[in-house]
Amino acid sequence: MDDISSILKEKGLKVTPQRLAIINMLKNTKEHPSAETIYKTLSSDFPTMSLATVYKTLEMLKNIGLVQELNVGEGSFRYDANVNSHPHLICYGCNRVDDLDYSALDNLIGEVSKYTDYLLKDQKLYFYGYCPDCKKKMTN
Amino acid sequence: MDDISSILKEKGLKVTPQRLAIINMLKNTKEHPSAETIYKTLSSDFPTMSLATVYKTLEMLKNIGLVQELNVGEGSFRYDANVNSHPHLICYGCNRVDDLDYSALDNLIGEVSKYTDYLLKDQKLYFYGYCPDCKKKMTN
DNA sequence: ATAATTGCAAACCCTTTGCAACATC
DNA sequence: GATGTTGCAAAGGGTTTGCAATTAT
Repeated sequence: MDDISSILKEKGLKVTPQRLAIINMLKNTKEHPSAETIYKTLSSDFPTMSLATVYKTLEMLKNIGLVQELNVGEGSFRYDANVNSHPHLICYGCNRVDDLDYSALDNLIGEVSKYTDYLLKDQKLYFYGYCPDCKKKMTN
Repeated sequence: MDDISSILKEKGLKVTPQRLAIINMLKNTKEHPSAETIYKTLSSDFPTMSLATVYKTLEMLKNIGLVQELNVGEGSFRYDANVNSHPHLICYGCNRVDDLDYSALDNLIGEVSKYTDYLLKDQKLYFYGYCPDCKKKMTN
């Protein structure tokens, strides 16, 4: 029994093939997929799975802290199995979303707390521009 | 003729009472209202104005750079007449959105660019937690 | 056997669009 | 008078919900 199965069982949640597939897909990608993308990607293995199941599963994964939701400014959310606070890069050209490896920004809350009376709990940092591929295309 | 009227005319856009009301409301609030909130607030002065007009006006204001759109993770967007990149504080308790005055974060792009091959153009920084009011309520 | 989950369809909410009437220039 | 804008209603897109059938425990 792997990690995920035990976590689900501990919480009294059932371990279904659909759930495992969704979690595993998120753990094995760096693409920060939307619900739609997850749905389409898994359709070949789970032809009868519905989008509603994807949404319900993502909601559950959020609630138990296994997934975080990103609002990059599109119409839809994106999902990340890396639940640590880490900054994201978003490409205006192709809508790609990448992680930014720059740990100095991973925990600004302490610093920012000096400048506000809010009790801070979380942060989301988004940097927008053009990814290396789209940058190249622009100079052509 | 004030600033806004001249800007609109320069761009070949018509100056209507609805547009002026929306822009002025945004300029005179720190509340980062949603389209719905703008619509409801202005309903007393413009009883026949439709939500569609609010959305069309906000779209136009975005396009000419007079307003920025915030995606704080709710179902709807919020709007800010301060178009400078500045960090925002969002309250989990009451969904309030405040500006964070901490100019050290206003321009992280230069620093962040050292750690990525993206050509960066913009940033959006969101800090989540509990506002002073909601903080008080929690300790009761 | 019990209780949770799936999958379908319908509902929901926010936002956008088409178009005739209207206001601005 | 020409053109852009408004306001209405309908459509659109993403997400959520209700519920009977199914599956995990």
